Amino acid sequence: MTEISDDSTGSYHHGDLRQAILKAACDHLRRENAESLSLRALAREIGVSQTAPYRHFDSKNALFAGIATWGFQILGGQMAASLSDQTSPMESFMNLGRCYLDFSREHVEKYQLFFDSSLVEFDEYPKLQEASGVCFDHLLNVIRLGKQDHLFVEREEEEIAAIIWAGLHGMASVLRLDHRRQGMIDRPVGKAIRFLAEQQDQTLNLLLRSVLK
Amino acid sequence: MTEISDDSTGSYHHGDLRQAILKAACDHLRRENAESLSLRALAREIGVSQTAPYRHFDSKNALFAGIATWGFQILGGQMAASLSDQTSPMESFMNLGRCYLDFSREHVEKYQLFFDSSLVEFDEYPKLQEASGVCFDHLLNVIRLGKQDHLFVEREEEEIAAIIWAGLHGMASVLRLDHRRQGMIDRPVGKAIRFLAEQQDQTLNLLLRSVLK
DNA sequence: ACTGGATGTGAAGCCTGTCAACTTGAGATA
DNA sequence: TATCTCAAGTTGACAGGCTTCACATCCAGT
Repeated sequence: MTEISDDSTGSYHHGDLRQAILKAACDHLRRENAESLSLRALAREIGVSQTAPYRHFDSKNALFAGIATWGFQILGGQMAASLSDQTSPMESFMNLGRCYLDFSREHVEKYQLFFDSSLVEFDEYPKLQEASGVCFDHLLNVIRLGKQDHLFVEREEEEIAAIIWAGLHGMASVLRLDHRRQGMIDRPVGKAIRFLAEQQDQTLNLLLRSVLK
Repeated sequence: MTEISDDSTGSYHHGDLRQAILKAACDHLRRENAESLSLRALAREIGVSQTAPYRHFDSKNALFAGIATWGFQILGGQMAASLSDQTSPMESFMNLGRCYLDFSREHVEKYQLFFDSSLVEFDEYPKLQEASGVCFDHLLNVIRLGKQDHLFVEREEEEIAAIIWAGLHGMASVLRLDHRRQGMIDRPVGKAIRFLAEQQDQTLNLLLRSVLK
C-alpha cells in the first residue's frame, strides 16, 4: 500500500475475482453467445491464470448457475421495488409485468439462462432455486391481493401465476428475437415482432385479460 | 449390390449420412444437452470418420440449424394436417394450439433450438427462415379466418399472431421445466408447473380469451 | 472406359475444461 | 514480533473437441 494501487502491477490477489468473472462473462454473453464463452478466455481477459476461476466456480456450468442466481437476485430486488409504491392490485400487476419485461431486455444475458436448462441445471444449485423462488413469490403475492378483490377467474393462485408467468416469458422470448433476426424483418413474423415491441403495454393488458373475471 | 447390404460391411459410402447425423444428434439432445454434444462422438457412434459430418454441415452450428429446420418442416406438416379437417375458426385455433404444444413436447430437442439464438443464428440460414415462415403463415391464416367472423379484438392480424405465439411459447417453456426441476417439486413454482401440465386445454382456452372480442 | 463432383479418410493445429501439486500473502494467534 | 494457517492464485499436463487440408474412393453421365 505504499504506492498507488495500479492495475498493471501484477498483484497476486485480485481482490474480487468472483465478481470480475461474473461481470466479464455477462459482457461476453451480451456480445457473443454461450457456446463461445470460455473460462480460459475470461481469465486471460481479466489478467489471471487459466485455472484461477476454478477457485470460485466448480465448473463452467457452475459459472452459468452463478450468473443466473445473480440475475434472479437483481430481478427480485426490482420486483420488490416496483411493488413498494402502494397502488391497486391491477396497477401492481402491470408494474410487475413491466418490471419483468424490462429486466429481460436490460439483462438479456442473465435472463436467457433462466430458461436454458442445457446450460444451467437448477437441481444442482440450491441458491439458484432459492433466488428464483423469491421472484415467484412476489408474483404470487400480487395475485393473492387480486384474489381478495375477486379480480380473477376461479382458479388456484399458483395456476394463475403460471399462466401469467408463461405469458410474460413468451413475450420476453419473442421480443428477444428482435435484435437478432434481421433477415426476417420483411416477413410477416418480423412485422409481428415489431408490433409486440412497440405496443408492449397494451399487450400486457391483453395478457392480463386472460385471467381476469 | 451383389450381396445383401450389411451394416457391419464397411461400405465406403454411408447412404444417407446427413439424415443419420440429424437423427443421432436429436437422440443425444434428448438424453443429454447441447453443450455436451460433439460432432466427433456422433461420427463415432454412426461408424464414420471424425470429419465426415463436415461434408454435410459446415460447422456444429450449421448442424443445429439443420435440426431446427427439420423441426420446422415437421411442425409445418403437423399444423397443416391439424387444419385440414374443416371446422370453426375457434376450433381450428384450439387445434393449432394443441398441435404446437404437442410438438414442443414430442420434439423437445428440436423445439428448444427454435428459440436458442446462442446455438442457431437464424440470419445465416435462409432455409431455416423459410421453414419457420411457413409455420407462422399457418397461424396467420387461421387468424384471418377468425377475423372474417369478427372474433378478435381490433388489432392487426400480425399482432394477434404475435400474442398467441408468445403465449404458446411461454406455455411450452414452462411445461418443459417440468422434466428437469425435481428440486422445485415442493415449492409453489413446482405446483404452478404441474397445474399447467394437467390443465393444458383450459389454459389454452384462457390464452385465447386474451385476444377474443 | 473416363472423368468430375460428391462423399469419406487421416493427420495436424489450435483451443478448451479440468485436475493435481505447488506458491503466495494476509490476517489470526501467541 | 514471529509464526501458522488457509483461501486465493499459479504452473503444467492430459484428454478431448472443432476445424482445415490434402488425399482416397465411389457414382453418374458421357
